[in-house]
Amino acid sequence: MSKGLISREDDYSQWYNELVAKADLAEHSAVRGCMVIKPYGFAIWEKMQAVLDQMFKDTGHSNAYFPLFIPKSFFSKEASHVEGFATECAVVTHYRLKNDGKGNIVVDQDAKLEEELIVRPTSETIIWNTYKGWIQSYRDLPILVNQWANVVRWEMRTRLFLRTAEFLWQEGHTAHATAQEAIEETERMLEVYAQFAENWMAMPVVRGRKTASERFAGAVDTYCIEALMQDGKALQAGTSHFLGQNFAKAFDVKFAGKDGKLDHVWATSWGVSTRLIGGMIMAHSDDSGLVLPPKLAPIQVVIIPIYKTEMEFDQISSIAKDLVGQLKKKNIAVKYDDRDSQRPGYKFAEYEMKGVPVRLTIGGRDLENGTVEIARRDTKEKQTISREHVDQFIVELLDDIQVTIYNKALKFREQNTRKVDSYAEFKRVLDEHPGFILAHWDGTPETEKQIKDETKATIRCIPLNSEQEVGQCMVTGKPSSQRVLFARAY
RNA sequence: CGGGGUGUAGCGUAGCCCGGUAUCGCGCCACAUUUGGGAUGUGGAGGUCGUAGGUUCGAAUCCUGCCACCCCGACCA
Repeated sequence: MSKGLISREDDYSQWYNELVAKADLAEHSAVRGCMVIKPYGFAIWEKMQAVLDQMFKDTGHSNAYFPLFIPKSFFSKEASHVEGFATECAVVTHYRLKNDGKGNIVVDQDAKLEEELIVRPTSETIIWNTYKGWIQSYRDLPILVNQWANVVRWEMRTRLFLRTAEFLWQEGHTAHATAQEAIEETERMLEVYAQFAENWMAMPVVRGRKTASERFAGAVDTYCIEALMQDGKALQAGTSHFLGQNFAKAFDVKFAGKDGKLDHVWATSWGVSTRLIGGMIMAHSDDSGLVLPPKLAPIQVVIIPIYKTEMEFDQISSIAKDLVGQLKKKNIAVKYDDRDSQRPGYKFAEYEMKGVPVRLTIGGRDLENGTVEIARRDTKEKQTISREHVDQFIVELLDDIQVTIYNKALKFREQNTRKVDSYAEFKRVLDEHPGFILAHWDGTPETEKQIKDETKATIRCIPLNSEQEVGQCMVTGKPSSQRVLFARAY
């Protein structure tokens, strides 16, 4: 394996692919479109899961688990839902293999399933079929359930983490007595995602609503968070859907209100996936490798010894182990890399590639001076400090790195978000300055499609809480009351 | 799924046109010297040339199918 990475400027796609491989995050599997998430990559996902799971619990949700397989008939009940997912479903048709007598293992045609099973691309249908049995009265509501699961969407083109045929995610599915309550839930969970993206991933996001054509299949309204990657392309990082009564009607889920009247239940669903890892990679990393936000880094601090003699090594190790103890007490994930098989320079490069936020080096000079050298991954700055109070110094440094990379990403987004007022300018900016574009749109799917067909840019969202501004659609000249966010997207 | 490209040791490659079981670098193993930014020397291991067929005395090389990956399109929460 060659040592470095191709630069982002030379080939952004290749840079991403090399980084995923060399940082030991994931690799392609023997199965088309499916990835193997390696231990280091999975450790990032586990950190994300732990934080999100707590956030879901803090907002009143409980975890449950529903089946991988969905009967085809369930799937067909909600018309727009089936239409949206039909072209990318894996279907199980048989339940047995047999030996054909010539030494080949073949599908046993006698073992055909009475009803085919769909491998879930999302679980609304099986869940609403189940909720029907759970809900009779308003007293059974709300139901606030989340599940951590894998889903399968048979994608044509895949990229590690960003779009794979199978991926890991969580999907929340809630049931409510009123539309208002469900809408509040939809908005609450969008905000949970936004907070997670910004405070934990250090990735600024735009909160918004999808246009009708970008909406989740079966939703009344889809909210999303959109992030800007370093190549100027947008990434949808999370979605939260107000499903109205669509699934309740499709699965006949009614409840009796206080007044005794029957009504269909109101629903939401919301999810984020391992795609977040791809987003986090592209938001922060540089030509030396991964840059991880300290709050989600599997290893936050690595300690590397530099020594000439066995005796020196022993002295350094004793100090290093003491530091490990101190840092662990502060809940910092620290690793002492005492491998004798690699030289220090090799280790420096390796942990840079893996995005470890802080590197602490102890060598002979430090033994004499009572110091350690501290290097931060995000800026590559190095400084030598006294060994006393190293723990507190590192606590503050990790916080500072978290803030610094967020601010850097935010500045990047601000510098690459442009207001545009004519279609000609829109096309020019799109090519010359890839990024977010705020422009007026007449609100019709026809115009949206025309823009997409002609420029490959899509409306990422209609931003929430953005200023109302009278304007004219850049394509048709029809009136518009606010700018919407355009970009080319992943 | 359409167009183009690639597939040779863990990784990157030469050889392919003009058929005779394979080159080089990195990595790996052993030993020695080394260790403050990807060490050096010596010795060594590692290959059904993506895969399945075909042509041939003989296939990495020629032909066909299939698989995977990359780029571009189509598709896509």
